[in-house]
Amino acid sequence: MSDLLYPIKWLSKASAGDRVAHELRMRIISGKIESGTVLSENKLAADFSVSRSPVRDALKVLASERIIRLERMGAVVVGLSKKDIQEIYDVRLLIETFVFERIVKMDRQDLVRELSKVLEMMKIAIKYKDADEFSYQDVLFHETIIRSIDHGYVSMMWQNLKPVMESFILLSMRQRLDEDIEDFERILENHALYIEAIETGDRKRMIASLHQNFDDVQEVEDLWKSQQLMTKGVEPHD
Amino acid sequence: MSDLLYPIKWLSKASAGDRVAHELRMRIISGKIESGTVLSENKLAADFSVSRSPVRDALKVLASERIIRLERMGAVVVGLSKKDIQEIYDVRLLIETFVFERIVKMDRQDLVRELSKVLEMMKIAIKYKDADEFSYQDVLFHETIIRSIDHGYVSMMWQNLKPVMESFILLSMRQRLDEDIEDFERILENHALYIEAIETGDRKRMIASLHQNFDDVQEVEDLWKSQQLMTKGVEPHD
DNA sequence: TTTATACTACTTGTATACAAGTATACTTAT
DNA sequence: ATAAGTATACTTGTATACAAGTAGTATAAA
Repeated sequence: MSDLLYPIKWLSKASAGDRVAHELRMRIISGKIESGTVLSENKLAADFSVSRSPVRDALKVLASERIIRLERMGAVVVGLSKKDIQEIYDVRLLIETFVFERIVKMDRQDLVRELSKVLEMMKIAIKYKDADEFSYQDVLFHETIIRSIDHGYVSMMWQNLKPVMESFILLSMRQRLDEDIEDFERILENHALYIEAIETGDRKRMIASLHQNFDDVQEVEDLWKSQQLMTKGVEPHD
Repeated sequence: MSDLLYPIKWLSKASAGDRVAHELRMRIISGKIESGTVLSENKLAADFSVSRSPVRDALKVLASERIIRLERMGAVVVGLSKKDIQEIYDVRLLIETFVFERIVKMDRQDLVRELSKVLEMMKIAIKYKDADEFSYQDVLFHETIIRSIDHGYVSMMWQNLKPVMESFILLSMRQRLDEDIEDFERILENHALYIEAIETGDRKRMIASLHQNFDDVQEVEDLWKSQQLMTKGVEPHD
C-alpha cells in the first residue's frame, strides 16, 4: 500500500475506517485506482493492514459518494468523470446561490471577518508553497459561508459533497502549485471578490465570482485528466 | 420492540441493518422514541434481536440523516423539529426548481406519461384507503421527476433526503387518511397541476404547485405534532 | 463437441470476541 | 463532610468467525 495520498496530519483523530475511506477516495479520484477496478474487502483489509470492519465502513461511505458502486460481488470503482465534475459544480452553485440569498438578509460582519482570515491563511499557504494547507483553507472558505446561515439540511448536502470536493481540490492544487503557480493569484482575487460580494450584498458579483471559480476548475479539470494519464498503470491494483 | 411502524412489505429484500434503520427512523420521526433519548447499540441489538453489526450500520445511516447524533457515549436522538421540516422543504424546492429548469429543455413526453401513471396509482391508493401505497407513489412521483434529468449528484442529494421524507410522509398520510380524507383530493389536484406545468413548461405554475405542496405539508406538520403528543410516553424506551 | 453437474474459491452479511477508553458510583483518606 | 482516587459497568472501534450465497471452472455424461 506504500505511500499515502491523503495528508496524514488531517487524520490525527480519525478511526481506521476513516483513514481507509480518505486514502481510497484519493486513489480513486487521482486515477491511481482505475475506473472499473473491482475492490475486494479482504484484499483492501490486507493492503491497509486492518480488518474487514473498517474497510466495510469505508466502502459504504464511498458508495454514498458515488465514486464506487456496491454490487453483489465486489465494489466496482466508478471514479469521477468530466460529467461528474460538472455536476458537482452544479450542486455547489445551487447551494451557494441559495445560501447567498439568506446571507444578504443577515448581519454579515462576523462572516466577512472570518472569511478575510481564511483568505489571509490562503495567502500564507501559497507563500510557503503548501498546496495541502491551501486546499484546506479553500474548502474551509466555502464551508464557512455555507454554515453561516445555520441551515441543517443545506449543511448536510455540503457534508455529502465535501469529501469528494476536498480530494479533487487537493489533487488539483498539488499539481498546479508545481506547474501553474501564477494561477493561485487569480484564485485569491476571486475569493476576495466573493467576500466583497457578500459584504455589499451584490448578488451579481457573487454569481460572477462563483462562475469564475468554476472556470478555474474547468481548467484544473484538464490538468487533472493529464494527471490521470500520468499515474495510469503506476499501481494497477492487482 | 413489538409492532413495526415501517411497512414490512417494503423490506422484502432488505438486510437486517436496513430493517433496523427504517424502523428506528419511523420511531424517531413519529415521536415514539423521544428527542434526547440516548440509544445504546447493545440495547438496540437486543430489542431487534440482531447483533451489534447491523445496528451500527443503521446508526451510521441515521446520523448521516441528522435525526440522531453519534457521540462518545451513545447515540442521542435528535428527531425532526419544525425547523427541520421547513429546511427539508427548502431543499426540496431547491432541487426541484433546478430539475425543472433542465426538464423544460428536454423532451418531456415520456416523463409526463410516467407521472400520469403514478398519479393514477395514487388515485387507486386513495380509493382503497391505502395510506402506505399512497405515500409510496407520492414519493415516487417526485423521485421520477428528479431522476428524469439524469444528474448523478442531484440524485445523490435526493437519496440523502428521501428516507426522512418518506417516513415523514408515511406517518402524515396514515393519520390524514383517518382524519382528513378530503385533503387527498387537493393533493391529487396539486400533482395534476405539477404534471401540467411540466407538460407546458410553465415555470410559474410549477412553483405554485410546489408551494401548494409545501403548504399542505405545513398543515400536516401540525397534525404530526399532535401525533407526537399522542404517542408520547407510549413506549418510553427504557 | 456440447451439456449438465458439482466443486472450488470467492463474495456478502451477521455474530461474537476483545482492547481501549469514559462516566458513574463507591470507597478511603483527610 | 469533603476531596481524591479506584472500581465497575458501561461505551466504542476493531478483529475474527461463521453461514449463506454466487461466479467460474473442472469434471462427467451424452
